[in-house]
Amino acid sequence: MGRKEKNEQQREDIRQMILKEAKNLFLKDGYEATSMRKVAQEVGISPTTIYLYYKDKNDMAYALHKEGFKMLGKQFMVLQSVENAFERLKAMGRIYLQFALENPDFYELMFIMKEPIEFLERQDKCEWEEGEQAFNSLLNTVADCKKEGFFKDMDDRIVALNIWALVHGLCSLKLQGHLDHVAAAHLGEDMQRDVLDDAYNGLILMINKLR
Amino acid sequence: MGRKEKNEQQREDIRQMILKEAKNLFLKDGYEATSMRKVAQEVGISPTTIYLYYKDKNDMAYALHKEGFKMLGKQFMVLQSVENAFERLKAMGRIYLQFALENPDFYELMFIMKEPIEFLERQDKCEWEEGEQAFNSLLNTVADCKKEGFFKDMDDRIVALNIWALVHGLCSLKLQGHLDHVAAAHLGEDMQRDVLDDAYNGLILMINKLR
DNA sequence: TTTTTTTAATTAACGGTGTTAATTATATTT
DNA sequence: AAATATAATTAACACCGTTAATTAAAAAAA
Repeated sequence: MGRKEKNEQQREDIRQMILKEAKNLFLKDGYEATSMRKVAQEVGISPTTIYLYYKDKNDMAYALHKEGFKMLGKQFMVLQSVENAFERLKAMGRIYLQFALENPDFYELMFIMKEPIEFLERQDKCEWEEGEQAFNSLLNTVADCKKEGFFKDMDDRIVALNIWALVHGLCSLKLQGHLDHVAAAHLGEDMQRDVLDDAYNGLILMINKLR
Repeated sequence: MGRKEKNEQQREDIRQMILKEAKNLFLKDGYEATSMRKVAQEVGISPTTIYLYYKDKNDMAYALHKEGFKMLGKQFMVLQSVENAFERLKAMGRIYLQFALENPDFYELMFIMKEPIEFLERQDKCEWEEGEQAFNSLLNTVADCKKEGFFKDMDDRIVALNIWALVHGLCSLKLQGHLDHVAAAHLGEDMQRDVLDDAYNGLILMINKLR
């Protein structure tokens, strides 16, 4: 009985070793440049051996995607100590933005690229645990804000969705380079130093008016 | 003198022919599956001949990207007949959303993928004409809305940026599949039929409260 | 302990990809 | 008609993800 479990553990260890090297390469060169062959070489195994532990590259992409959510979750931990709901909401957005800027490759894998979700759906797993959990945190915070007088007569879920979409939209446009191009054309020299921050502050201002 | 121009014209014709077949394949199979070799075969030329007319695949991606903006621009034409500024803003968002849903591959090339912008920047062209022009339309409409009492005490550019980010965020999350996953988990059966529409209507409602 | 069986890992190979260098065919100019 | 410039092609490089066939290692049975 202990035999089988030991084997399972060993198998999981190798899976983890592969993931570790994949993560290193991913952080250094990005997703596209992280090939199965390179990961294998880094681990010190044959390229095809990876396929004994990960179904395909999308499987690995999903593993990294989960890794990213672990990292973001850690950053979100500090929110537990923020009593005031609106302050918590604001901090949440700031942390999200900061995470995207500091870990652009992870952010892409978590919220932009199709590969990880494609893998999920090929496994017939409708649930997307990581995302649903994160959205739930936002949803709860929005609900708490409502008790403080914000978002009157509005559906929590719709509000949460729109806030997520807005902040994600800013991240997406920023990482893609669009934000900077438009800023260079339409905003003064003084502003484009940090359009993202200015935009987010504008959002906070707008929400404040929504009381 | 006319010789040179005739040659230029002929060259442009071939460029266009290549683009046409690339567009067909792109619409059918998406960007990744549209290889230089396949495009060449469709045109009836050698794969390497394409490189005499397009610097690389990113160059072709940018050409398709521009094609997409032409299409979106056509859709935006009807906005000229909308007198009321806020109605125009609302319609603009609806058209944008609809375009993204009906032309997901083009939308990705225009607003999500890095390749076209990477090409732009490699050519040392800071300006991103297509996007800047579209953003300008939005900016003007926001300014007009201001005259009608919306967005008081707010920077037009920041408001426009946030609106773009929100609508783009919705499109991005939808096309990536995230929206549906979260909707399935958090929204009732009745709602997920069209989360996108519900979210957009929510946005309009919010803006209405911002007067 | 030796043989058989199962499992793990490897090598070889397929069918692709974007792209560059060297070569041939086609116009253009002298 | 010969020399030159331009256009297009073939050959080749260095990769990629992935599958099938083969070998090495470990576990179970004799």
